[in-house]
Amino acid sequence: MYRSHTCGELRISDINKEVTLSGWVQRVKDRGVLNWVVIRDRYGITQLVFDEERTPAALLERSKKLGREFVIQVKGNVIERESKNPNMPTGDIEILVNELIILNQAIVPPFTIEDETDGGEDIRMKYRYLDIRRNPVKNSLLFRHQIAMQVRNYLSNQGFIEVETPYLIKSTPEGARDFVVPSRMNEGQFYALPQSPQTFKQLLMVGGMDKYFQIVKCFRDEDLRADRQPEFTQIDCEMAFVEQEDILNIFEGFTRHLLKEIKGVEIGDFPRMTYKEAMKTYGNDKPDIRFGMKFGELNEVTQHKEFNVFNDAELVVGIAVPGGASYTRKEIDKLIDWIKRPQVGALGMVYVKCNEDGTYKSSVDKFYDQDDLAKWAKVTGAKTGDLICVLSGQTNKVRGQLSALRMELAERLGLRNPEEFAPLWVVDFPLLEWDEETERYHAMHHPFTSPKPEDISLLDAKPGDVRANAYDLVLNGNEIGGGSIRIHDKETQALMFDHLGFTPEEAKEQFGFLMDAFQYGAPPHGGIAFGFDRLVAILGGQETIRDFIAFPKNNSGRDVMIDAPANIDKEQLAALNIKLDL
RNA sequence: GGUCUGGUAGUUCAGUUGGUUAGAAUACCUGCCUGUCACGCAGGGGGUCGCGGGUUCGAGUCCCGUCCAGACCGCCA
Repeated sequence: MYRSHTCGELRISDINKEVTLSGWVQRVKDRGVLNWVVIRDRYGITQLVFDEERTPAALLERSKKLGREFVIQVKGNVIERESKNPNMPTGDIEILVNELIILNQAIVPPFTIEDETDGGEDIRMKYRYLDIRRNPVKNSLLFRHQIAMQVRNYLSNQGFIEVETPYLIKSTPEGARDFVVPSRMNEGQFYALPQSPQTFKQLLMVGGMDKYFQIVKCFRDEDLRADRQPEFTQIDCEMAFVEQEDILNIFEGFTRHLLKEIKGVEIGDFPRMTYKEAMKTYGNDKPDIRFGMKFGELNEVTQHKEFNVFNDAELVVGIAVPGGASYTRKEIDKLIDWIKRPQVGALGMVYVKCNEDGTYKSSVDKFYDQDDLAKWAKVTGAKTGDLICVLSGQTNKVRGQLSALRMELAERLGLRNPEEFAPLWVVDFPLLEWDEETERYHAMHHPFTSPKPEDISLLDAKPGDVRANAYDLVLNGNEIGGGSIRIHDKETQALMFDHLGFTPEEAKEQFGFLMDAFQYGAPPHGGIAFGFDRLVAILGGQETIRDFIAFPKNNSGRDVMIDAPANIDKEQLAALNIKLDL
């Protein structure tokens, strides 16, 4: 028997018990005539004691030779400490050891296995198995597990069943780039890893599995971010015989349940906002509504003066920064530099200080008088002491730039409280989106999303104005879920493919299986998918998802621990009949 | 594909205008210490300054290239 107890459970009430513990050496505190060794496992730490009076000399000497991260097993008696440590759960007791077995030695780890480690991101990823021994990472994985259990329990209780769908599927040109897998048995042909189980869950609906979910890996071969991995996990859900309203209600309940069970916060009805409104008010389709700084469009109140920058602009829009009037000229200049960086790309910024004495001081006083600036303040909701920041230019660009500024300022002002949760449904997304590069329309969500019936007539004349039965769930400025009511008849699906530039032959070749299925009695259906990693990170109050993933990839999509991806040998390539052209 | 930041001891970092033998903390090793728990004290070892080239009497420091890491833009239906 390796252990009778864990390293986290012994208390004062266990005194005099003979116990066996196994774990890793956290620390050796050699004091000469006595030696303390702290032993750690997943459940906590316990102090072992060896001393000259009570421990055989040979055992004491052996205990001093232990090194960090040795795996040991000890047998001994639980005794009350002479000096207790109130900061640790097992701090009242220690183990007077009478038997010590070294199960495995360890070389000195490259960083300290402590909550506040001395190791940087790079080295921790290379030795992730050591990193996982640290409380912050370990606790993040436990947290993820708890949420996964809540998800499964809740959905199962609601009548959903988890069905696995294949990972080796077919590549399609729509959407993200696919990871592809060569098939040895089918020479020259490739599988693709799924970007999502989308078509399979729709086929499950045709199969009558009217409430499906799956916690499932998805794969996208695109560049990464702090909150984006090439393989990531979705909570994928689909239901038959539902309308958009049903989905929103059910998954609002689901999200509310998670917030209550995991974070202990109770949230009422989630607000809803149309895509159009979100873009107009926040410049963004995933607005963080924990704070204000709403956009005020200033075209009307800035026209007909001599300031041509504004006169010629498609959009003039501003936000009121709380307390910003106290910014110095230097601070404002730095802010202007910030928005002029290529990542944001604004050409400049006009600002108005709303002074405490009720006057306004702006960077365009030459063109606008106090009455004009008072109107700006009214439109942007600026109060005395605020700073109005105004950008102008082409509508889509300016909205993006001001949105970036809004988020940056909120971050600096500490308005993005990770313990506050503000969910929001964004609805009525456009069905199609113009792509400059390929000069055609793309499905904004995916090609199986149904258009709003009342907008179908616009498909030919104004395709960009057609709204979809599509919705996103936004939490604190992050898209945590998105879905739609799907197309469930062959004709509409064919119409959609046609507008996406597919010939009937291409549509048949790539998605014929789905259109065939629709002919055999497909029920109306729809669903939603949540980004599980991101959801866990946000509930955990973190920006980066990596610490909630046991073995994440780095910025370049590499696993630095196993050093993947890697070359494969000639024999493997030959078996696949693949020649590299490098 | 692009922008920015970084790469110096096992690790995290400092290193001034280009100038003597490249430092600190921590980790590691040795010794001392009877109540430590971030123990303490004394001592010790440890460096291809990412790599390649250039400028210079002289480069960790300046220039060019390159590799690696991170954040962001494009991209991510």
